[in-house]
Amino acid sequence: MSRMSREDQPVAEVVDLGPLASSLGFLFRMGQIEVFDMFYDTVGRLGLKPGEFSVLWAVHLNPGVRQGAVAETLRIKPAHMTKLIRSFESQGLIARHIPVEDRRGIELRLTELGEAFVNDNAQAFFSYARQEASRLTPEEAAQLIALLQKFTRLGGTP
Amino acid sequence: MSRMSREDQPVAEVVDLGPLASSLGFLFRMGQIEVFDMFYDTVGRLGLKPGEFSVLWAVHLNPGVRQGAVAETLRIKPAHMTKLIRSFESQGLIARHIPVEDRRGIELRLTELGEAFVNDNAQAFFSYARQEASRLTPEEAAQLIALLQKFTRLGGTP
DNA sequence: AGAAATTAGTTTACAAGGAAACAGTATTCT
DNA sequence: AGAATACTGTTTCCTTGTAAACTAATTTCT
Repeated sequence: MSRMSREDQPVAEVVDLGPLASSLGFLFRMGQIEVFDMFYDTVGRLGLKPGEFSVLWAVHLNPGVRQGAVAETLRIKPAHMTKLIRSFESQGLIARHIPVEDRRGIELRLTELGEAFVNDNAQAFFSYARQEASRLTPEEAAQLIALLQKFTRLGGTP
Repeated sequence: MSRMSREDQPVAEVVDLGPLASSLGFLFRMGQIEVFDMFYDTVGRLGLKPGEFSVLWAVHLNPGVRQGAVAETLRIKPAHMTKLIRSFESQGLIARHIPVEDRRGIELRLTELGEAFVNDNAQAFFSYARQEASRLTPEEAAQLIALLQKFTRLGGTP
């Protein structure tokens, strides 16, 4: 006797989670994993990683932005940001420029190659983003996004 | 001239994110970071980590559950689960038992110490979970949780 | 019964991300 | 001007989590 039939999904032994299944932190984690999986099933094949693309995208929209500002907005830790930017620089996607007025900061902009990369991939990246919500009705998806924006203080209520 | 006044928050250079700020994946990430920060500001001081506590909690609610089932439910990868369980075992919180009927699986249950730990900390863990949503009205929080449950296929629509 | 396939967990080897201490630059305050 | 303070990014070390190959136990198929 087996717990699954041949062509069904494994009838995973149900694990009761109690109130954990209503905890925001837990649900965020689950949601993120879910979206991540969907991302890799569709777009992620060719070296397009969500976090990395976000950085390129932010620099694309805000040429000359300082790297700390991007880090703060995307909530990437400075130590990690350094690695990301250095990597983009060595791939020729981002150019760093130290302004003379204040040589502490570093201004970022995309190289031509970087712009080309973003232009080539933005469509795919954001179309995946639109399909993310396919399990919800469009109204529900819009509502979810609005609530998340309010919770994270992004976009909705500036 | 400076971008901030002495006692204000840094008036962070605004970074435009365009449609990224409406992307579910991005918002999940932001939400999770946000909740994480709140967690550490309140509960997390004394060795209580969300992921680890979730595992103990799941075993608490489902004594004798197999470790793979917990991993699947909490979406923890098997390799990582092994480390977590071994660590709990060496801390005396979890006991592993190999049943004679099928010696591949491993049944988990909390030790007395483990039960005590969960009982001592569940209150704090879940009270933080309730406060997580303080930026939203109670109705909004309930709605957000319901939408997340639907999206992640947890709890709401079995 | 015995070979082939499946399931469960483990090991190893590595990538992603973070905390803390550090170095260089700029500002403030005598 | 010179000392103290603050800002920006970097380096080093560590934790968390993953992928892929592996071992052991069980089931299936002939």
